[in-house]
Parts: sequence; structure tokens; C-alpha cells
Amino acid sequence: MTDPRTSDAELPKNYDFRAVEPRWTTQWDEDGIYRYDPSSDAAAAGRTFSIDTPPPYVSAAHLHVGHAMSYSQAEFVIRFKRMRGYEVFYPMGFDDNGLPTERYVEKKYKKHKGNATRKEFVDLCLAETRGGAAVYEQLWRSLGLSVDWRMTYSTIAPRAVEHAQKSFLDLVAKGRIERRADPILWDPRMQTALAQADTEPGPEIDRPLHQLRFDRADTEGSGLIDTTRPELVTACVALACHPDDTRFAADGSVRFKVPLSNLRADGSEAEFRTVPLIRDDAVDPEFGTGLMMVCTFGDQEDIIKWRTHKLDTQLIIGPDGRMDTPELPSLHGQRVHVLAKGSKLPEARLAAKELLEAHGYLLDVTENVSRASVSERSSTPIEIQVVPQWFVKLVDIKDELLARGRELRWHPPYMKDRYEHWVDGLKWDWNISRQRFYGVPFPVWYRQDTGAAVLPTAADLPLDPMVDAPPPSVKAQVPDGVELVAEEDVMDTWMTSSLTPLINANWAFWDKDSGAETPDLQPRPGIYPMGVRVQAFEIIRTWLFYTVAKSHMHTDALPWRDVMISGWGLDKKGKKMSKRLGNFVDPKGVIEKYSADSLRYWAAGATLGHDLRYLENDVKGGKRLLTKLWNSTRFAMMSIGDYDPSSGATEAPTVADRWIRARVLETVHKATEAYEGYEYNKALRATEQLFWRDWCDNYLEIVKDRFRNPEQWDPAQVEAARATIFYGTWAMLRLFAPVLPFITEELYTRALKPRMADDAPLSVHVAPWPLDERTGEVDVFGGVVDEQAGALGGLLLDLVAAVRQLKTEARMGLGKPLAAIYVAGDAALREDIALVERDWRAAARADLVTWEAPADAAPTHGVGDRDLRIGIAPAD
RNA sequence: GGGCGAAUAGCUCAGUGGUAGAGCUUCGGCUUUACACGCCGCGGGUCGCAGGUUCGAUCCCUGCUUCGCCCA
Repeated sequence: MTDPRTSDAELPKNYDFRAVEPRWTTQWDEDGIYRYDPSSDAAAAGRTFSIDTPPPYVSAAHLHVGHAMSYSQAEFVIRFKRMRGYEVFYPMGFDDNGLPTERYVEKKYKKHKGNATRKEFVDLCLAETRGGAAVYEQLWRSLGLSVDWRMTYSTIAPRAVEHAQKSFLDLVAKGRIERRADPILWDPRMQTALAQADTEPGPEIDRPLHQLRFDRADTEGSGLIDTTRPELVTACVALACHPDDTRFAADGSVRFKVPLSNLRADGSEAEFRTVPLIRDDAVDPEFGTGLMMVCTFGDQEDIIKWRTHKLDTQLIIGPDGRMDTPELPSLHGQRVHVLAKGSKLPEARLAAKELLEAHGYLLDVTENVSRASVSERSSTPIEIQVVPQWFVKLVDIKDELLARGRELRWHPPYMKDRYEHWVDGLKWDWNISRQRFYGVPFPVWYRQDTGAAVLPTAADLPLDPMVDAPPPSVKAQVPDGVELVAEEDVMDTWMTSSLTPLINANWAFWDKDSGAETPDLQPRPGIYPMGVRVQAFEIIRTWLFYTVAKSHMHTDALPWRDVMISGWGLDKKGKKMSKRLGNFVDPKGVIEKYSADSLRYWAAGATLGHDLRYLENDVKGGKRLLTKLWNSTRFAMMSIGDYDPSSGATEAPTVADRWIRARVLETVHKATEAYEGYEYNKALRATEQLFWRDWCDNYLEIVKDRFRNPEQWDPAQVEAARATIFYGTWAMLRLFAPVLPFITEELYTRALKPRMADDAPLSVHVAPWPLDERTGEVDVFGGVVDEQAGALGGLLLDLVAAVRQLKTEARMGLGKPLAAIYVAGDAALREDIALVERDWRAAARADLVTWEAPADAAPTHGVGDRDLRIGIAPAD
């Protein structure tokens, strides 16, 4: 490229985004304009703005325009802040840890716990991770995200592992983590424990209600219960009714015989196992028979009753999700072991039904449709197991976590309710143990003799007990000769991702020398607490909640000051996008076809927190805006020619100049206020309105004449138009820059910068925002809105519109010259009209405005809602 | 069953306690030497339903209906 200062300022006729966008992606990287510089003046002044955006899972194949939407929305605000003079810390992370990655690898390579070693599996995960990260980075770069790619983190890299392990040790030390053998949510397919947040409602399926008779053990009589899970009958540990139920004695004497519990595998019969009747508010007296079977464990409600009433434990389902009972007896004289160890649950359910029926316990089966909780990742119905696991205690600090939620500034504000309700409804401590291959290892060994856990010190981290020998700090805690056994579980993925603000701040190295010189491993306390978290609403209960909890427990602080919650990008019918449904739109294709700026323009159309449908027409609208921006700036630059903003030439602004200057100032204020409130869409809307309607359709049309026929104008008026165009363009390019980074950079560099002083900003993206945050002043047009210009401008626009209307009605081209415009009406407006006449005539291409109308050209056409009428006479 | 959100023009969506808005679409014009990916103009809505507060409600309150999401 030739030197833009000496090359002619004229822009090419067409904007070639396919060439321009990749060029700027590379150039920005070379210039390092998005680099975080902790030694900058802004950082020193405490004006650092740090951003915590979701580290995406690495299976990049599922990326759709909805993802591009939410990252773009965050980025609009980030670019605004950068221009406002903040030192921006904007890293990208990759969540290559945990179940999603494992599941992805399992599907892709058909490898699982049964046919792969841990190392094989982990290597595959790591390889997928690297490939996925590269795809993401490529896409995010082409979308124009102003990420500092040197700051990228990965949740499975040693740095993040160390943070997760340090978090574990810190919480153990603070008494927030403990190991307990509790009932836990279990995914039989993935063979792992889950947290409450890892479950979701499953699909509606047929789950017939089996009505069973339980005979009384203490006296004559019986009770009826309805259950969808007859196979669990022998796991029954109580029957429950509502406290007000009058059918049974309330003195605790009531006991029932458990059906089938008297049968033995050899065909003999023994005593029935009996269970008590408990009274519990949670039983709905109106549902079914009003009597409920409590098993260990059919569902999560069972656990609550089991815990509240201190019931027995009769586990009959194994970790593989199959029956794990003593053999039950034969049916019809045949030895069938359908309820025995190893049966799948659907078979066991049928067998249980037959067995119950054969022994007369089954009275009725009614159709029923309901949904069960399933694992969010494997879609398998959740079962419950009792296994020792590590728990982060959260239930006892609900109040503190609620208080933290209220300290946060939520955008939009109503999103706070989702957090409140989740925390309010929290029933379980956070189980962080996962019986999986791929994840952060617990830094834990167990004494062979006592089973007690032995922990290393923070200085030993990171480590992997399954690979590394116990460090001296661990060995020192046990007597010689006592074997140490490595913990085989790994941590829940949220254990790491809940630390993203702390990982970014390199919290693990705050009080420990990492031994490394790289900035990657140096403490970055300046960025913590972070400025803003950006995410979608569906992970408020997970990522957001866990992050708040972690920062609260570790640093007694909020992780960020603001939270920005985005909606989803939906398909054109309003459905969630997915590969499976075939309604998937690949952002890469959109960028190639319409440009990244256009895709971003679409993303800017959503109100924060609201979903946005992907309509190709909206992206086309973005493309149209780019074309208009390009053409109008090209025209503007041709008009102002060799204008030199530092020349100091005399200006005599007309009403049109004064009006558009006021509009620019007004819009700068409006857009700034909107961005401050994270309302990027309002900012864009205001800017678009200014640009398209006021600037292009009116102002440029009005001033054209000054450049076409300069001899008919005072040179100071021409100079005023040149200045207005130059500074108006400068302001508008900056207002558009956060949303349209590519075209604004191209126009700034090619059109404006060559006319500016040598110390002009290198890039529009590091140029100052037109409204200075500290002085409150706008840096163009003197910064003060000309009130009078607003009213006169309104009159001028009405007059121009009236002429256009007349010309259109006369099927006349708008460029058609007029010999005269005749005016009649309120004489009080005469003075004002005189002030705008010159601009009016220019816009209308009229030679004369007169109040003396000939009889054959009566002014009859209205002017807005003013008491004025006009008529026109064509030039020929 | 609980919570949150939404309901405004044919479509996608803004918006405000005081005469209802944009873009797209429809229709009619315009070769206007920046742009036909443009410009000018016209058309089009009982602001989901029913109450209430108010001088006045699309907006605030209550209830209802429908849709979406989150959670039981």
C-alpha cells in the first residue's frame, strides 16, 4: 500500500470487506492495539477494565451464530471502554476440562472407561482441545473480537490445574470442603457423581403408576400406594403420609410389611421386613392414595425424607444403573433372576410387576406420563448412590451468597432474580468428586491403614497423585511403613471454571513464586475483582453461582462488579439452534458472505438479555449500512477535498451546519449513556438514526450545493461545511467503531487520518471516545449544543420535506431545478424562514423563495404541522 | 406446581403516564454526477383479554390467556 498521506484521499468505489477484514485482523495483531499493558498510565490510575467471558468447550463443531452474538455483545462494551481510556484486560479461555470434553471424545473415538487407559483417553482429550481451540481462535479473530491472545488460558493447563488444586486445599483449610458418604446424584451411563446443577428435566415418557398393597405389620388392614418404580419395592424403608392424615394412628406405632421381602432365592419364606409410617408435609394428600412409598433411593425427595426421618438404607441399584440385589425367588416354578444382580431397570420393572401381581400385591396399573431428572451431559436418568465424596459446603452460607448476589450490578436487573431463586432453592452441598478420567486430579492421598486423607501443601502444586509420588510434605504426615493410596476421582469441571477471575489474576501465585519469568505466571492483582462477567442466562445457576461462591470463600469479595447477561441467538422460527435440528447457521459462512461487521450488526440488534432470531435480512441490513457508510464517506471526502482541520480558516456555519452539529453532539451523549448502561443496541440505534436520516438523507443533500457551486457561496460557509463534514465523520466513525470495527478502521485510516496531525491515533479503536469521561466534554464542534439550531433545523427539515413531497407528487425528480418556491402563511415565521432560506434553496435546487405568489401557482401544500403553505415552479 | 421473561404494523423488534415508532415487506414515484445495496412518498396497529389507579393508561397495579426459558 502506498503512503496514505500522499496518496489521493479518494476511496475506491467499492468496499471490499473480503480483503479489508483479514488485513485488519493481521494488522491489529502486529500493532498490538488490544494488548493489556499493566504499566500503562490508565492502569496506574486504577482505570483497568477486565472481562470474564465464557471459556467455550472445545468441541467447536457446534459453534453457531448465537455464540457469535453473545461474544459480540460483550465486545461492543469492551471496545467502548477501551476508547474511554481504560486499560482493557480481555483474555480468552478454553474450557477443555471435564465431562463435555470426555463425552465428545467418547462419541468421536468410541473410547470409554472400559476400552481405554486413562492416559490414552486424556491424550485424546488434549488433542481435541488443541484442535478445537485453534478453530475458535480463528473464528473469534475473524469476527473481530479485540482479545489479547497472549492472555489465553486453558482449564486443563497446569496453571489452571494449580488454581483448582489450590482452591481445594484452601477450602479444606477454611473448613468449606469435607469428605462425606452421602447419597449423591449419579449418572449410570457416565458412571460418575453429579452436582445438582448437572441435572435437568428429562423428556416426558410413559411411567405407569403401579398401585401396590402394603399389609399392616402391627394390626389387620393395609394401605395402598402408587409408584412408577415397582422394582424398588424391596428398597422401601418407609411409607409416608401427610401429617393431617387421619386414616392411621399418629403415635408412631403403624408399621407395614414390605411386599416380596419375605421371599428367598431357594423358594423358602422368611419374615417380612417391616417399615414405619412417617408423616411428612411434602406428601400431597390429594395425590393418588395419599400414601407414599419411600425407597433408598427412588428420587431426590426420598433422600430428604431419609435424612429428615433417619430411615434405614436399602440400596438395590448398583453404580452401573443395574439391579444389585440378593437373588429373588423363582416365578411360576422357574428360576428367573430378573430382579437379581445385573438386570437392567426396564426389565426389572416388568419382572417386579409380574412378581407383585403373582403374589397379589399389584392392584392396578394406570397410564401416567411424567419426566425424570436426567444427566445434562448423557441424558441418562439420574440414580442415587451412596459413596464417599468431596463436598463444598454451600447450604450453610446461603445467606452470604444471597447478599453477594445483591451487591452485584446486574444487566439487565431482573436477571438477579434467577440467581436469588437458585440459591434460595439450593438443597445440596456441592459434590465435586467425579469418577472420571479427564479432569483436575484431587491433590489427595489416603492412608492405607486408616483411610484418612493426607493433603500436600500449596507449594507442591500442581500434582497428579495417580502419576506423581507423594511429596515429602505428604510423607511427613504418615508414619514409616504406612502405604499411601492415590485419590482416583477427579474434580467437577466447575471446580476449575468457577475460578476464571482468579486464574486470570494468577491468584495461585499471589503468595507463591511461580519460578517463571513469563507474564503468564506473574500475579495480576490489578485486574481483580474484574470489571464485568458476560454470559448467557442458563448458566447463572452454574458458572455464575459457583464463581460468586468461590470468590466469596477465597477472597471475601465479589469476582466482578458488573454482570452482563445475554440472550440466545435463535433460528428464524425462534427455536434453539442445533446441529440435530438442522437449523444451524455457521457464523463462518455468514462472515464470508456478508462480512464480520454485518454479523456484528445483527448481534447488536438484540436488547441485552433478550433472545434474537437469526434472520438473514437483518445481516443484509448490516451490509447495507456498510455500503452506505462507505459511499457517504467517500462522497464526504471528495467534497471536502484537501481540507486541513488545522488551517484555522474562517467558518460561517449555516443553520444546516449548526443543526447537524447539535444532532451529532446530542447523539454522542445518548450513545455514551447507553453504552454506560450496557445498552449497546440503543447506542447503535441512535447512531444509525443520526447517520442515515440526518446525516445522509438531509445534511449531505443540503450541503452538496456548496461544493457543486462554491462560487455562489461565501467561502466561510463552504469552509464551515468542510469542517462539519470532517468532524461529523470523525465523531460518527467513533460511535460506530465498537459495533463495526473493520469498516470504521478502514475509513478512519484512509480518509480521516491522512488529514490529521502526525500524532493522530494509530487506530480508531484506541482513539478517544468523543465524550471524555472525566471532563464530560465532547471533542468536536465546541462540545456545546446550539439550542437555537435545533428549532431552526426542525423548520428547515420541514421545508425541505415539503418540497420533496411536492416534487414527488408532481412525479418530478428530486434533482429537478426549481425557478421558485412560493410561500404563504404565518408571517411571524418569515424571519425564521429568511434564516434557513439559503440552505433550503440549496436542498430544493430552487433559485428563489418568495412570498409573492402568482395566481396560477397558489401555495397550497402544507409544511409539517405549521401554519405555512408552499408551491413550486419548475425551472423550465 | 413455583420463578423469570415476552405479547405493539404482514414479519423482526424498539418505545413512552399525555396525538403510536424503526427496519424489512406491500404499493406509487424518482437515471439525483456518493450510494438503485439508493432516494422520495403512500398504506398499514382498539399496543393479548378483563378489571383497577389516574384528569388521562400501550406504559403503573390485579387477575386471566398464550408463548419461551429456568427450576421443582
